[in-house]
Amino acid sequence: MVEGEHEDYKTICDRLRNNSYKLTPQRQTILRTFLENSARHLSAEDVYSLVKNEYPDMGLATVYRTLDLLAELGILQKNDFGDGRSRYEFTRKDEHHHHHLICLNCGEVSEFDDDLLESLETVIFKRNRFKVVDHDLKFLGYCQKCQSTLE
Amino acid sequence: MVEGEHEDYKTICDRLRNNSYKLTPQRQTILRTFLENSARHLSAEDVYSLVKNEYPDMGLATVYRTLDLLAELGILQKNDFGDGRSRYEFTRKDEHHHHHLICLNCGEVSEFDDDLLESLETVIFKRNRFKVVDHDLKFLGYCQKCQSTLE
DNA sequence: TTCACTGCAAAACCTTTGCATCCCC
DNA sequence: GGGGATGCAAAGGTTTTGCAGTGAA
Repeated sequence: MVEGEHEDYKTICDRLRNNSYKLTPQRQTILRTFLENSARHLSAEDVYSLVKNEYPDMGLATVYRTLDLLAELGILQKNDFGDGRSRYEFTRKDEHHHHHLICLNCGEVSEFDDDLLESLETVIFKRNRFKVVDHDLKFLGYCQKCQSTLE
Repeated sequence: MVEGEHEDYKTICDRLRNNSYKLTPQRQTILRTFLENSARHLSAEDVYSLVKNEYPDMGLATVYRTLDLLAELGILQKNDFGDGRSRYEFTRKDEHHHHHLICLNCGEVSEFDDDLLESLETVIFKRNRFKVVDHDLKFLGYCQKCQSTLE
């Protein structure tokens, strides 16, 4: 399981202020919600539901705009797991690529570390003259729990 | 570049009939359009536009339903390149996995062969107890043409 | 005070669905 | 003729946008 660290609350708040973004209570709440759920891959709607308790007046559009902003700043990473909505997670400080194991039965997303692909990118440039700047690897299958459920 | 063969028009038509699906002129037109554009990764809207010339009364819903059907039969493969719409291509007869090189500038999708990942799936099962049944690998970067445009 | 940010509602997109009609087999 | 397939329009789900009002700096 990946254990890379991400920026902490204070650092992120400073970064917002230093870029002349306002540190509104909505943004603070969303950020804290992410910190409290850093193990999960939350969708905008997930964040919205979680945040509603603490901040009932939060608008869904604000959640979308905040997630966009944090992704643009590189604080969050936007993922597409093929379930028709974007899911976000903290960007890790270390540069290790990690990939996603998506359970076809329950949809659970776990993670997997890998550096194997770095060498592949060199091969691709030689073979296809395609300059790789990022890759996106998903493994689809069945998590341990669902394997026993299904058989 | 991948050069795997796919089923031909006649074989596909037979397959439809044998599964008690009707070979309507709409389905024939869509199929032929795909054959004439087999190098490209077409979206439903792409197909709809292409088909409109030959069959002006075609409905967009029919395109979606036909693409769904062909994907269910394994004739087409549904891809998600992260541009907010599904894109389809013929399923290759050979079992070689091929992956997609997506240009961040012009959106062009080219292909890349690889068998390296098969061994990775074994590692994943040992490490994560996650039973991989499929994987999805995308490389993002700049195609040869755009590399010269950008610099 | 100012101007970025917010909430709300409406719109934008892609895709699916309901239904009356059509037409392949 | 029957039942799957079609076209149309409406609805669905996620995300974006317009706008008037709000509030952080």
